[in-house]
Formats: sequence, structure tokens, C-alpha cells
Amino acid sequence: MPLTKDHITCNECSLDNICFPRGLSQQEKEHISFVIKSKKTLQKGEYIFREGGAFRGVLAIKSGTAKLVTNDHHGNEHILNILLPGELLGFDGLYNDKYRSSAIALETLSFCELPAEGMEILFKNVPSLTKELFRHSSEKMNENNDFIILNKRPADERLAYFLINLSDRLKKRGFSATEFTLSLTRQEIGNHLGLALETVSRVLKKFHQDGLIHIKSKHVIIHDIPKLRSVFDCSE
Amino acid sequence: MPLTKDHITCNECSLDNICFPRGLSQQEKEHISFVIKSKKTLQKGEYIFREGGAFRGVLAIKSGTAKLVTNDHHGNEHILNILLPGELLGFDGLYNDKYRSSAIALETLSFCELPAEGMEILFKNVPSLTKELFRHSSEKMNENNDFIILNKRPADERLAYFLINLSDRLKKRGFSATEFTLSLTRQEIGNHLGLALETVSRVLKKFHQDGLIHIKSKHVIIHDIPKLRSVFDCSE
DNA sequence: CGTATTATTGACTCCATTCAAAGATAGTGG
DNA sequence: CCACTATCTTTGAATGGAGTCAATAATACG
Repeated sequence: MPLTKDHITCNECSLDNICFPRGLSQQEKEHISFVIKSKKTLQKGEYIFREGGAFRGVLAIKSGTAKLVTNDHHGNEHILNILLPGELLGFDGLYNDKYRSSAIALETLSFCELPAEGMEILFKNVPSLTKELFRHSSEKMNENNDFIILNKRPADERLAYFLINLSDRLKKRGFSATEFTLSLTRQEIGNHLGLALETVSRVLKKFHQDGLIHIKSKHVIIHDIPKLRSVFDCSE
Repeated sequence: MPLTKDHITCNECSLDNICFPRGLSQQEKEHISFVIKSKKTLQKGEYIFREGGAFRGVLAIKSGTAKLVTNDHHGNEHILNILLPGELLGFDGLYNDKYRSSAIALETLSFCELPAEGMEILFKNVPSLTKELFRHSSEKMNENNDFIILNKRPADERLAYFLINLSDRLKKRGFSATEFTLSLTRQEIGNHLGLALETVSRVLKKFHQDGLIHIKSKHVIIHDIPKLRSVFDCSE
């Protein structure tokens, strides 16, 4: 199984400036490497954790992407977020030791785990990681607030933001900022952004016609990042 | 100045099971009382902290209510949340040591502070508070997710949820669950829920006519909590 | 008591949804 | 490899919920 990398430690990982060890010294990175476990690979559709399941720890995507999903009392699914390599998830489970959402692989995926027990150890011995975990948690919170504000905007702004945000995050991780594959269906994008799938289709087509992007099925090329950004950044 | 209560410690405070010391032992409560500072009283419209201001620490409302406000790049204000006694705020400032939102008193208000320096001390010496702070932070995150889901629902469900949620939180703090005063204008409620102020007015009137509530200006009486809850809980 | 802010109400408009049907794509087994 | 099926996407037309505009009424404030 060449895809599993159980032996790789944080300071050997290419995501070390984004993921758990962000902001830590070499020495601290070694400290946390004792506690953070690299887990096995999942296939598309498999769960990293399930809504309602016991809190095991905070996780980080190592490779691949995932969607964070929760259900409301009507039984409707809501895609809360898309997760890229180096991004953390599971903070929502700290409240009452149950995950409040499910994390599902959108393609072949590997992830690391900071186990619940390990957290207590680190709280005691590596205060700087505690601080850093709060920073990660706070970052998520700020992203959620941005998302709340975004959801008050019209459909074209939501989709422009969605694409630019994805582009920015991919770039930060060394992927192409202008060419990538959406792992979501129009249905799922609409679900995430609070739009009907038909609206997603129509707006993407408009962006395509206006020369901002090229989109064929799930393959996206962004032709004009500044112009696409301006759709939500300085609309009128 | 009889209104300031600088000498009151957490274990003397009536909010001790809701606020910072939630879940802590008597001994631990005494520990944190050395670090948590009671601050002076603010008048309506005054700021607890300002968006962009340096992170001073995590705060807790002691009495009164506040609104959490942020600005988008269009210059529009967004009311992210309403804060009641015992509720914590300021976690959003941990990301990059700047508050990402402003907290503004909606009426005469007093608050406590866990200063930034104090946090580091507590991380080292009271790991159980660290855990508890993560639980508070995680709770906020879950509330934000609920709010994101709510914002996809029609106007009447949003308002019903807004009122029931307020009622629940007030009850938990020993206030009346059925009779209270909104500290927000229709404009502000609409801003918070992503609705036009006219829509807020119309929906509240409908609730009034249907006998679910009595509303006169900002004074609210909820006549039928279960029925109001059912507006968003089992719609259709 | 008068002024400014806030709230109500009605009429009209529009953006996005819904419904519906056809077209494209991907995955599967013969 | 191709046909077949399921899933996903596109496109059009009609509907509707909430926004906007506008004018009046009520409330709060100095």
C-alpha cells in the first residue's frame, strides 16, 4: 500500500506550514509528531467521522478533499464546508464529545489525527500548540462568519466567491489557482451555497459566456481571476 | 459607583454554571478568579471591543446585552449575534490577535475579561479550563452552523427561531421565557436574519394575529411557545 | 411639545425557485 | 468496445417569496 504514509511525521510533511504545526518551532513540531497519528486512506464516499459519533479527536486532511455535512430536523442535508489538504476539522465535536457533522471523502483521501487523549497531554506540555489550536479554531469561526455574510448576497456573488475562495486555498497548497476539478455536483454546490442546482448551472454558464471561466462538466479553468473576484468584491 | 462589582469572583457570581467557570470544580473556580477581571459598566452604544482592535482577551457578559457586528467590504454592517449574560465573546480575535467584529452594548452592560496574558497562564496551570474554553468555542461554532442552516429557511421560520432561541436562552439565565423586551429595532432584527425590515414587521404582525405572540413596539409576550416552535421545527 | 427615529402598510418588481423535459456524462456489464 | 442505465446537467417557462419604493403612523427623545 504505497499510498499510506503512517511513518511520516509533521516536520517531514509538505503541509507543515498550513496544518497542525503551523507557527510552531522545529522542536515543537517534533513534540506534536509523537501525538499526531497518520491514519489510513479512505475511498470516495467513506466517512472520516459521523454526525453523532463519539469525539475521537481533531483531524487534518493530508491528501484529497472532503465535505462537511450536517442534517437538520427536516432530514435535509447541508454541506457546511469543503476541506482541502492541511485543513483541520472536528472542532465541533469538542462541545459535548459528539461530532455535530459528518466528514465524507469526495475522492481518495488520507488524513491525520490529534486524538482526544493527546490533546490533554499537549495542553499540559506544549502550551504553544494549545494557542495554535485556538488560532485554528478561531480561523474556522471567522470563515463561518464570512460565509454567513456571503449567504445574504445574490447568486452570482456567492458562486464567484466560492470559486475564488477555492482557487486561493488551492494556490496556498501548491495546486493550480486557475485550473482544477470540482469534486462536487451542481446539486452539492447549490446545497452548500443555499441555491437551487439550476441556479448554479445558469450562473456558471453566464461566467463562462462572459469569459471569466471555462467550465466543462466538473473541470474548471479560471480565465480572469481579478474580474471574477470583482463580482463579489466591488459590485457597484 | 455601586454598579461596578470589581470584587466579585466567579464563585460568587450567579452565572457560574453558564459562564467561564462552567464545568469547573470549586477549587478550579477559585483558580480562574485570580485571572478573570471584572470590568466597568458600559452605556448603550458603547463598545466592548472594536473590529480591527488589538486582541485583549476573551470576554463574558455579566449583565445587559450586546450585539456582535462586523462590516463587509461594501461597508454594510452585519449583526452576527446577540449576546446575553453569561455568554462569551472575542474568540474570533485569537486568529491574528485582532478582533474581527465589534461588540456593542444594547443597553447598560457590565462584563468580565479573561485577559490574553491570563490565558497563557491558565493553559499551563489549569488544563481543565483550557478544555472548557474549547468547549465554549466549539459551542459557538455549532451555533454558527445552526444559524447558517437557518438562513436558508423562509422568513417566518427565521423569526420564529429567533424568538424561541432568545426565549430559551433567557430562561436558562433565570429571566422570563415568555415576556421580554427586544433591544433591537426591526431594522436590526432584519439585518441579523438577512431580511428586510418590512418583512420582519409583516411576519411579527402575522404571529401576533395568529395568537402566537403579543408584540407592541419592542415588548414581546409569547403566548404559545410550542406552536411558535413548530413554525420552524416541523414546518409542513 | 416638536422633532427624529422607528414601525406599519400597500403596491409593484425581481431574483431565484420550482416544475418539466431534454441532453450529456459516467459507470457497468454483456 | 459498445450499449444501457443511472446520474448529472442544461434549458425554458411559470410561479412566488421577499425586496424595494413610498407614504403614513406610532414611538421615543430632548
